[in-house]
Amino acid sequence: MTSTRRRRPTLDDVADAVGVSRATVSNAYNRPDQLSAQLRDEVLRAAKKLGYPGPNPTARSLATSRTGAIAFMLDASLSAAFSDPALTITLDALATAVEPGGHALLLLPGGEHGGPPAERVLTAQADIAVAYSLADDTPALESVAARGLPLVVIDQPLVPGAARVGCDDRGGAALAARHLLDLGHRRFGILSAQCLSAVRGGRMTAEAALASPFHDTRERLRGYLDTLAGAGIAASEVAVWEVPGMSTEAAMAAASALLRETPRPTALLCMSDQLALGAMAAARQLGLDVPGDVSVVGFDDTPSARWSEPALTTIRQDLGLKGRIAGELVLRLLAGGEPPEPARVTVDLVQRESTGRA
Amino acid sequence: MTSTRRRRPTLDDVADAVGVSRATVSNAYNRPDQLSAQLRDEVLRAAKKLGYPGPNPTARSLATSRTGAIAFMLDASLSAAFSDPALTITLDALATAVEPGGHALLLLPGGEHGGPPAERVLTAQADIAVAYSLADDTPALESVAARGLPLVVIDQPLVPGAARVGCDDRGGAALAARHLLDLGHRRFGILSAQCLSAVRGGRMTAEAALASPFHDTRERLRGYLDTLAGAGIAASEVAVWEVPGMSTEAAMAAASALLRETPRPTALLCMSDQLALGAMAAARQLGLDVPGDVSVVGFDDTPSARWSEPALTTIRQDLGLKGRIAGELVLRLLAGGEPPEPARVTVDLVQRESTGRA
DNA sequence: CAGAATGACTTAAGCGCTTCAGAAAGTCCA
DNA sequence: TGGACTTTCTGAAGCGCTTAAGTCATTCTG
Repeated sequence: MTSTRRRRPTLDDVADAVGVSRATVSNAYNRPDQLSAQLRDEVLRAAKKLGYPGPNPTARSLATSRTGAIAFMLDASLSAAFSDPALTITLDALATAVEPGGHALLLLPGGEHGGPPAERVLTAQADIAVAYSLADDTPALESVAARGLPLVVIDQPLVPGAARVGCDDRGGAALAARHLLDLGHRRFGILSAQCLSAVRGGRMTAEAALASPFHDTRERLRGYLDTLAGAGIAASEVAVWEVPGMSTEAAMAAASALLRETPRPTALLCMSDQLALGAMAAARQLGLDVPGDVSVVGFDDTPSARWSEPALTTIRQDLGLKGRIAGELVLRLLAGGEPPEPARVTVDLVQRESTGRA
Repeated sequence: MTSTRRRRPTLDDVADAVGVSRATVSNAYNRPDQLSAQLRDEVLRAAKKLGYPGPNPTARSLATSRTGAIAFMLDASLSAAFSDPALTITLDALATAVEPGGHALLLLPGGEHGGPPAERVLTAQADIAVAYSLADDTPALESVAARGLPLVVIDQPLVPGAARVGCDDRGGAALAARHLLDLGHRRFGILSAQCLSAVRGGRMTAEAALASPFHDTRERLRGYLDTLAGAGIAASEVAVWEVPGMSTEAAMAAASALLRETPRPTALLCMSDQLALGAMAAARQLGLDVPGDVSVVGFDDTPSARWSEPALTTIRQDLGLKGRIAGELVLRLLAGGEPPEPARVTVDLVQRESTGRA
C-alpha cells in the first residue's frame, strides 16, 4: 500500500486528477445523465486508481440532509429483545420493505430505565425513528419529538404526528380467554410480559398490572380480565405473574410459581408464545401434563408454536404483515407524506394441542 | 407549535439569541469547562426556548470525522440471522461492551448473494465494521477495505489488518464426533449450516461441503470428518445435508431426509443447537426416539439446549465472551490501536440427554 | 507595580459533499 | 444562416458543526 498514512482522497483529488470540476465528479456518482458516458468512465477510473471509495457518506448526508438510516428503538437489551421471535419477524419484514430505498437499520437498544437513553436518540444519525413497544412515558419519545424526527410506532399508543401499526391486542386476548372459558376452565393464571418500566418480575395485583406503561401488555391484560369478568370470574381471583424479560428461564420460573399456587390454575394465559413455551417446560418439570392438568395458550403464533410438544394453541397475528406495514409507513413519512389512519392487523385463535377441557 | 414549517434552529440561531459566538454554544455542549457555568446555563436555556435539540449529529460527524456507529454485517436476512440465538447473544454482548462509548449498531443484513451489498457498505455511516460469519469471498469485505474502515471479524478467517475473534470450531466438532464414537456409533449424519454462498440446501458430497466459503462451517465439518476418519469411517460413508437458513422448518426437512436414508444414521452431528433442535423435532415426527433410535449433538450451547426435551448434548462455547471480546477489539481499533493476535474462545462438550449408546 | 499566568470568549479555517444557476459549445431546423 | 434548444461542464453557495489559535481583560507573583 503506497498511502497507508496519506490522507484519504476526496472528491477534489479525483477532480484534480481528471482535470474537471468537483461538481462533475459528484455527478459521475450521483447523476450519470449529467455528463458524457466517456467522461464518467474516465472519472471512475481515476477514482479507482487513487483509491477513492466514493463520496464520503457523512459529507453527503450533511449536504443532502438525509442519512439513509432508520433508528429502531427497543425497550430492552438486544438479547432480551431478540429472544422474542415476534420482534425478529417484524423487524425483518420492516427491513425488507424499506430495502429498495437502501435504508440501514440503526439499533437503539434500551438501557437501564427502559427505552434507549434520550442522549442516544438525540445523537443518532437517522432520518426517522421507529418505536417498538416502548413504555408510554419513555424519554426516548420526547427526544424524537424534540428533534422533529418522523416517527412510526409499533404496538404502542398513538403519538401525535406519528404513524402507527399494531394488532388488536385486546381482542386477541379476549379470544384466548373465551376459548378457555368454553373449555370449562374457571381457575386462571396469567403470565404477563414485563408490566413495569423497571424490570421486576413476580406476583402482581390486577390493578397494578393494568397500570402498566406498556400498551400491548395493558391491552392484552384487559382483554383477558374483561372476558373472564364477563363470565363471572373477578380479577382478584386470577393469578397474574410478571415475567422479567423474555428468556425461557424467567418464564419457567414465573410459571413454576404460578403452577404451585393453591388452588392450582387449570389454564394459563400467556402474553407471548415465548412465555407459553416456558410455561409448558415448567409444567413438564413439575410433572404436570399439558393439556391434561393444565391448558396453555400463547400469543403471536411464532413458528416455534407449531413445533412445540405439544403444539401450542395461540393467538395468531400476522407479524410479517405488521412489519411490512411499518416499513411502508416509514417510506411514506420519509417521502414527506402525512401519517395515515392507524393500521391494525387482525388476530385469530389457532387451536392446537396445548389446550383441553378443564 | 409555532414553528411547524420554520427551518430547524441551528447552533447559529442559539448563538445569535444569546449574543455569543457559535463556538461558545458548541462549547456549551461539548466542553463545559470552556465557559462560565452561568453563560452555559444561559445558552442551554436559550436553546430550549428555541427548540434547538442539540448539535446536528451529521454535521458533528463531518467535523469530527466520527459517526459513533458500528456497522454489523450479516450474511443473511435479519430473520434468518436472528433465528440463531448464538448471534443474538454475541451481538448483545458486543453492544454492551461498546455501550460506554455510546456507539450504536448499524445493521447491514445480507442480500441475495450473501453478505451485505457492496454499495451499502460503501455508503454506511460507521466508524468501523464488524463481520459476522461472512463468506470468504463476499464483496462486502472488499468495500470495507476500500474505505479503509477498521474491521473486526467474528468466526471468519483472518483478514489482513483486521482483528479477529472466533472459537475452536474444528476442535469443538472433533469433541462432538469423538463423543459419539465413544458411545459406539458408526453410522453418522451431518446436519450442516449453509455451505454455499447461494442458498440451496440438500444432500452434499463431503468434498463440496469442505469447499464452503464459510469458515466456521468448513472448520466444523473438518473436525467431524477428520475425527471420524481417524476411527476408520470414510467421509464418503457420512451423509452430509445442508440446511438452507436457520429456520426450524428447514432444519426439520433436512433432518427428515437424513433420517430416511438407508441405512439410517444412528447419530446426527449438527452444526448448531438450532439445527439440532430441528433434528429432534423431525425425529419425533418420524416416531424415532432420541437418544434411543438416534443420538443428536448440537453446537454452541444456547439456552434452549438446556430446556429442550430431551435436553441437548452439545458443544459449549462462551458466546457472551466472544461478543465481549469482539466489543473490546472494536474499542481498541477505534482508539487507533493495532489489532492484537486473533482471540479464540474455548469449547467443551456438555453431555445431556440427547446422546446415548448406539 | 511590571510582567506572567489565567480565564472567558471569538475568529476563522476547515470537514467533504450536493446542487442550482449559469456559461460554453454544439445541434437543429426552417 | 441564425435563433432556439440541448448537452456538457463549472462556479460558488451552502449543509451545521468543531477546534486550533488568538484576543482581551483580570488576577497573580515577586
